[in-house]
Amino acid sequence: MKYWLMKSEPEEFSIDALAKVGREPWSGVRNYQARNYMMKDMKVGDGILFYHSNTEIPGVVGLAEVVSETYPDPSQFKKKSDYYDPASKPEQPRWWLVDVGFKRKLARTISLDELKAKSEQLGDFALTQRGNRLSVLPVTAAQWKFILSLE
DNA sequence: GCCAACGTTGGC
DNA sequence: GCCAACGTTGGC
Repeated sequence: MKYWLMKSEPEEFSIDALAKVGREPWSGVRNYQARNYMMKDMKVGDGILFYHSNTEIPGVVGLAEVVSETYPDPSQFKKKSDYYDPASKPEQPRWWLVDVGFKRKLARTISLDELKAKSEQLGDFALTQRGNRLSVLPVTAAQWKFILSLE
């Protein structure tokens, strides 16, 4: 079992929105590295730290899990979609995703500031590395455990 | 295959 | 809303 951190702008799709719908196809990722994690490395049952970005207090706000195998992101073929990719062909889709299922909200937000302050305990962590913009990134079992111990 | 221009992400 | 970081695109 692996662990991940997935970012979402709460104005677009918040942890509360996920709680309401239960599960959600993680569509719209248009970055190859993030896609590769979803396409190649994620397995049903993997743990997800749900992270709010582009908001007053960016940070980890909840837990989710991978609830589907990888499959082509339907939005890439929809002309009206913001995520439409004219270069992607149905017989060879470019963008893949998984469905994300709600587990629970954290008792409090574990902020980016706080995670930065604990960088010594966290070790190598893509989230807090300079200039990082990846929206899907791996978390080690030790990091997962440590972050949840802060709750 | 280099690299300038451009677009996007996301913290602040 | 600004802007640094950085991925992508396209001309050459």
